[in-house]
Amino acid sequence: MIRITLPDGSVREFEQPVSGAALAQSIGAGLAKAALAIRIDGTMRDLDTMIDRDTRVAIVTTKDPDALDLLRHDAAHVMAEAVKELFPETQVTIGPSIENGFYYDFSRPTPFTPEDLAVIEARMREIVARDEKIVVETWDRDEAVAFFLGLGETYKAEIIGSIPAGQPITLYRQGAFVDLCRGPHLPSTGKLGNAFKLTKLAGAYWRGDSRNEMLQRIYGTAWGDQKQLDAYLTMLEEAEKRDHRRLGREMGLFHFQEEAPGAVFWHPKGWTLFQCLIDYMRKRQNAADYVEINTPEVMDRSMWETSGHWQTFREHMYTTETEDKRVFCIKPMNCPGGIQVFKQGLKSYRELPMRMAEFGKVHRYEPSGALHGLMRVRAFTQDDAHIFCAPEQMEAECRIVVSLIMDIYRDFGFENVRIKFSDRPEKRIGSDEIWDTTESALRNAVESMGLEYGVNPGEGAFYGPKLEFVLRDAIGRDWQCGTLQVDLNLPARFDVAYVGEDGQRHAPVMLHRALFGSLERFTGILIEHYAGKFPLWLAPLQVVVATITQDADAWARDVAAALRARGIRVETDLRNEKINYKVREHSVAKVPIMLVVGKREAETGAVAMRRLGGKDQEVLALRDALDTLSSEAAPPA
RNA sequence: GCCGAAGUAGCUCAGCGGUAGAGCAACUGAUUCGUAAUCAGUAGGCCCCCGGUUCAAAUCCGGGCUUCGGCACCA
Repeated sequence: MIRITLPDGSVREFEQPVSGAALAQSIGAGLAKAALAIRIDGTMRDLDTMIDRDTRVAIVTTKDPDALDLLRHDAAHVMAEAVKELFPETQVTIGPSIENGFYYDFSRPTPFTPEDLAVIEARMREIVARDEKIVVETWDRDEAVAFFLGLGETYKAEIIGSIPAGQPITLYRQGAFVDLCRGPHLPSTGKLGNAFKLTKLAGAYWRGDSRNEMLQRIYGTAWGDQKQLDAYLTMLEEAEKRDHRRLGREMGLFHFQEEAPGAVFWHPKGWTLFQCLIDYMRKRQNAADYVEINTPEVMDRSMWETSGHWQTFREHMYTTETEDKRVFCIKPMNCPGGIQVFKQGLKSYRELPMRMAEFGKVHRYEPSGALHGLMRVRAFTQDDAHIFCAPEQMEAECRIVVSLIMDIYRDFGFENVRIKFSDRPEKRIGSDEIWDTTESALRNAVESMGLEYGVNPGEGAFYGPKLEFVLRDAIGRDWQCGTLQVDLNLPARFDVAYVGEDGQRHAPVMLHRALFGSLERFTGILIEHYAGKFPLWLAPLQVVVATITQDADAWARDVAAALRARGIRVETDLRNEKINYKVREHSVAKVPIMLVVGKREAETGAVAMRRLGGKDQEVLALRDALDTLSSEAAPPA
């Protein structure tokens, strides 16, 4: 007797082992038709999996949140089948489901062309129409290797070799196509439906290693129905309109040009925004008991040899040789400079923790393919700081930094910041004991605050473990913004010390932290986050005073002057244009506040205030408008 | 850096061997108007750069630069 507990708590009993499909059938014909897979004790399995013990089982249908994952994984297989039919010389490698879609990596002598995509997609729809049964088979390891080698599928054979011993080797067969896969899969290709689309071609290294062959990757998106697919595609189009590169141009914030790849030309409006962020951060840091310093942009190569940057990042550093043959480096990091300031004069434990901030502009020769608008540039400004503290202070200091970051992000409306913890990388400096200490301090800090975090093994900085605070751009790409690193290595290499209570010299712990991270990147994130419609305190141009007729020109100038005296960024629009035209133009330019003045306002000392996106306006006395606007335009405290 | 694609007016794009085009923006003139596009006119181009093929190249070929989509990288 097998007792199967369903999600609603009801129990079904069977005399013999029963397949998921039969279980669904026993519950109802409609459910059997909608069934895609089953979940046994929380794990997704094929629908025809035999259930041979007492357990809890859920039938997975298209309504299930995991159904899309299943669907997308199948879409990858159907795509691989289509490719093998059309281009038999192609080898298949791996093809997982991913967020919003799927991809499959293929190995072939010549790349796919954009035209191939349409052909492959058409063949995929044929395969869906064929409704091929998808059947799982468990194979002997050696036979499976021989089978794939026989097909010329060397990558598949290699993958089998890397599957841990003891794990079953499962092959999924659909029509004439057989793929090595751990599953689970839909019962047949017809269940995939037609709500999918191939989206882009790309190169991708085998096993993600740039020393390996470059494979041809095809990306696609797949959904439960056409409506979802359309909604997704529309969402992508909308997201494109928020792209900071596009808005940066349209709003006249900044530009790039060929002579300075990866370096920003900030225009007046963009620079205003940039400076607003620095002003805000400076205020927050001062309140958090930081001091601010500034250190040289160019320092002798020896400085970077001591820090270890030269050995690790030499090819990504800008260098310059002077007439006397000295090699200087344009700083890629601020830390060595900060350390020199700390080292001036003997420090006492009483002065710790010492929090030294620096808005430092750094240059890094990033790989050309990495450049991406403001998000990844070769010259950028960090809101950097180095906190020198005693070992017993480091955990508490970490917590203070983390809570400052989260608090500051909240001011910009980022509530769900993803945190990643990265531990020791292969290429690193310092002893394992030091890494043990710094890793556990950082980890304890974030855990004791009850924050969720993910782990990136081996992704730490070469001198210490780090926390990354990740924000997402308009089209779903993740960018590291804030970071906190714990470092016992650089203080040792630079021979940094303070005098402890015991009168002896001790090495301080150094925390490297940046909250925005790169001001350039954070600005890019904000442009996309707000879709260019900045809150009043950040808007480069806060108010436009627009006239209806020339009779109001003098009053408009007075209004603008009064606003300017209150520190509001204001312009007048006295052009001989209809008010409709002006309203539209400044709305498109995303100016948050428009003060419209005509004869009536001029005579009564009033303004008609119109907010961006608003339908109506509010007529109020100038002094009331001044009070309202200056309080609204104040940065968050 | 690697794979693929693209660079034509300020922007979006058409033209793909034979005198460089459109829409929007800009500029000029008229209109003085009450909350998202007034009308008319004018001007605007090393067709990314360097070579080659050709009677003739924006167009074909080669090299380079930059950008875009991924991969790799990200102190």
